[in-house]
Amino acid sequence: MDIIGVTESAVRRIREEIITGRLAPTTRLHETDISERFGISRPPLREAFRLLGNEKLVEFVPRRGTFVAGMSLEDGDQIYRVRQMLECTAIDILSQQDAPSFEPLRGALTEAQELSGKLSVIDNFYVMSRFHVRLIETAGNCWLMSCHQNLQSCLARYQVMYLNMPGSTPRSLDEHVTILSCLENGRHAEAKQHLTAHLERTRQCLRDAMPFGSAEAGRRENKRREGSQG
Amino acid sequence: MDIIGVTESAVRRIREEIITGRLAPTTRLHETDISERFGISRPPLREAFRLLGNEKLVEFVPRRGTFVAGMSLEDGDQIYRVRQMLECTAIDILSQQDAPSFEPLRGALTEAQELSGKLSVIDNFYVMSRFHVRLIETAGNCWLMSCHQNLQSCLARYQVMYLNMPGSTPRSLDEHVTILSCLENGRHAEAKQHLTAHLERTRQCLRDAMPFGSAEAGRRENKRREGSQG
DNA sequence: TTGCTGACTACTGTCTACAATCTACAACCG
DNA sequence: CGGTTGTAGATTGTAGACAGTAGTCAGCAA
Repeated sequence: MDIIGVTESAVRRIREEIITGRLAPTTRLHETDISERFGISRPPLREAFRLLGNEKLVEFVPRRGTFVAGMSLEDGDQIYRVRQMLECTAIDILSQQDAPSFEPLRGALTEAQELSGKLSVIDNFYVMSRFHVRLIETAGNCWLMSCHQNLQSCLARYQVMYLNMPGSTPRSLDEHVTILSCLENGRHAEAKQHLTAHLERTRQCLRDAMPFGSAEAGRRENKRREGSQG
Repeated sequence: MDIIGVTESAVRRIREEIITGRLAPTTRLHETDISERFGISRPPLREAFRLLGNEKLVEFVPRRGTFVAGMSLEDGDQIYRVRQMLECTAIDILSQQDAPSFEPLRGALTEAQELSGKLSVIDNFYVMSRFHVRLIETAGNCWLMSCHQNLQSCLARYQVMYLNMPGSTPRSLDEHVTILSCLENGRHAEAKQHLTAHLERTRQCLRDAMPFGSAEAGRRENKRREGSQG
């Protein structure tokens, strides 16, 4: 069981607030305000900011403050591009293994099926993305996992935004089933094709659904950042 | 110019000591000791540990302490595997762009040629790896950059270890030239082949040269970690 | 009216001190 | 003689306070 300190719970809390959108992009995170709101002191909060900075959920600007990272269409596209590459690499690695166990993958799908719609939006995202996470884990490369994990939090922001919109259709379970059966039968190239197509579809849904305001926010964010460099 | 605070300089200093091997794998980093040695207080040092934890140079274990991350043959292999995938993806992205500028890549090669052997081992590594870094940068995907950057510090440890050995031959410049000319002529598939071969050769050199002791250290590290979880 | 300069405010950066917890060693009991 | 438990030392976790800097607003001059 992980030891949960003040820093770690602050990380979780802020992460959740950013992913759910309660803390809007480019919002400034005042150390004093938040430490008071959370009832903690500033040093552990600063450690939390450093950790969240690694997840690219916030941007830590020395002597200026910490800001919620911006969002943009382009950013979302880039995440999906890298994600697709990471997961395809996982399949490549799997294809070279003797007899990888696909039990965790199958388990992820049944869990997703059972819990679908019964959880909060954010937990729903985590359950739904578990298939992809376990795919990476099965490859057994800790650096691949690290890269994938770094994407997860920011990906969650976009995904949760999509899931919050009316009429969003998260019925991609059968696509996952197809990918899994390809893997189990050793049809790795086909699995990669299905995976790529699945991610591309998801990305397109997300792109169509995304409000313009977020792209605008991202652009403002960039402007501010440029100003701080000069 | 970046503002350099106490935390940032602590990060640089510790990072350099780990990469050069002055701080051996699995060494425990006592907060009090190091803060006294550096003449700083513990809170910024803890922030530095969190940042170094993101780079996987140290392992921050709550209530136990911070340890220099272990090294192993397997770990080195995994880094190279992911690195190869990231850089090949960069080439894929480049191949879809209209007219990418290869000037930064060419510049990296001339710099490497000029400065080769005139720098410290660690700076030598950074100059030599600049070609690869700029390849990623040219693709223009900030998440790809982020993944690559996370690998860099740990890669540096292995690479510096290799460069420190007698008889190491860092004469891979011509291989880079070949890759670059393939890229400039639009022969992307060929560029990826050369890149993969180049990385594979480098990995093999490193693997042959690596002392057993480091793998052993990595194993001890894992044992300790398992013990702490139970 | 606009631009510049000064001071003030508020925030971040850092430090010192205290509390909580872990580890190691020793003593005691089986 | 070995194992277990308790205590002491050390080390990490957190809080609160102070110093330095950046941003802002107001006043004055052009």
